[in-house]
Amino acid sequence: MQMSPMIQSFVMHFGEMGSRWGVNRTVGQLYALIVVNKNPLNAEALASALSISRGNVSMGLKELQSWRLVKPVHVPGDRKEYYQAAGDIWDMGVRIIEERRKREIDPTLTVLRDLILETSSNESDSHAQDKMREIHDQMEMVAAWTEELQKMKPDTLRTLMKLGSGIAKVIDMKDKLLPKK
Amino acid sequence: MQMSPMIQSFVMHFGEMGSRWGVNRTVGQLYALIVVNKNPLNAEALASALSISRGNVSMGLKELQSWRLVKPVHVPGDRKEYYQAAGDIWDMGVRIIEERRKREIDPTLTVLRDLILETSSNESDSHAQDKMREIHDQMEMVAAWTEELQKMKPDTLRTLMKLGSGIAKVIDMKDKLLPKK
DNA sequence: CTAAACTTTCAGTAATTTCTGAAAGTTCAA
DNA sequence: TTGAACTTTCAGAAATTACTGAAAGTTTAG
Repeated sequence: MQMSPMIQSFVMHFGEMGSRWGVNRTVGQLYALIVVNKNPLNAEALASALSISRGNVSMGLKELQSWRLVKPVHVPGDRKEYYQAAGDIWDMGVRIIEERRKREIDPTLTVLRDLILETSSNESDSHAQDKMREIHDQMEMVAAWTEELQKMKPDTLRTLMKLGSGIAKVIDMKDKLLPKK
Repeated sequence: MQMSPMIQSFVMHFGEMGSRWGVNRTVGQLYALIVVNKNPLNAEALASALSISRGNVSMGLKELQSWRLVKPVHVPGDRKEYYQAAGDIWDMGVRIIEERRKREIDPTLTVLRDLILETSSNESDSHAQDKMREIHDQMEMVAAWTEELQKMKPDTLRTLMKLGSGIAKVIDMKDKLLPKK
């Protein structure tokens, strides 16, 4: 399969950014191509469009599925698996945030919790524990918050985002109207 | 310099997580050690605590400074540079989000803007452009939102986070009280 | 059941990233 | 100025990560 110059630019850029986003180049390219393509694509077509090996495509698709960004679909009368984006662009954002939280924050929260529970035997360890607690609390607050945001209806969340820092006024207003705690 | 077992666990974990957070192991370890240590540390002490070369410390500190997470301080009567965390834990979070936006989102927004402006000559490119526009708009909304959040006072932001999805009710309330669009 | 059509796995290789340490650069006390 | 005390740079080596392609595994039509 042959990509148009426009699609190629897009795909190559996602490849370059991949490593910053926590996936390798191939995974970035695969996802870009799948998202932008009107029809689902099979592994064969992906390999030829990106000039990479069939095995590499298989590993990349596996990772994209672990991120829940891509899903296989069957085309009647064809034994090949075809792949398409799982959900719309909004879902893509939600899933990336969710998966990154799982990979980048949750393991650290576990470690910090354990270290904070240890009994420190000297001044320097107990100062370290104070910092760890601060980091833990902040990370946990952010983690909890992103979970909460994901529970909200997309419309509400969009309204909230569009409000931007204007939300400060709304919060103040609420405090004035419902001042009891 | 010798790290206590507790500090060592913390530092090693940050090293392992480093690559998921977009920095290398050394940078993660350096930052962990600096944050958790009561007093500023010099390059020599960092190298010996982490058993890494002096040159590697220099490069790591340079990167931490580019993230604005660490700053040099002078100790009177000593020619060495000492390093400490720039700001408190809250600032740390704010800066990481800000720098990651610059590195992970901004370059893509630029590319997408350009591709969307091109005139598409066929069905498939124009479908691709539709998707790119969706991605662009969503990324831009998130980017703008995080900028807005950073403008808010820490207290307001903390209140907002603690509210969690309860904010939905506050937004509804506002719509009822001020229904004129 | 069989075998063709497909997918996955994984050992070895290639590419990329990180690290070391020596040399070059900088700063400042005398 | 000078040179001792420090920092930075960077070429090459080491470590890590990604990729290929052949072999093994799986699925399904006949």
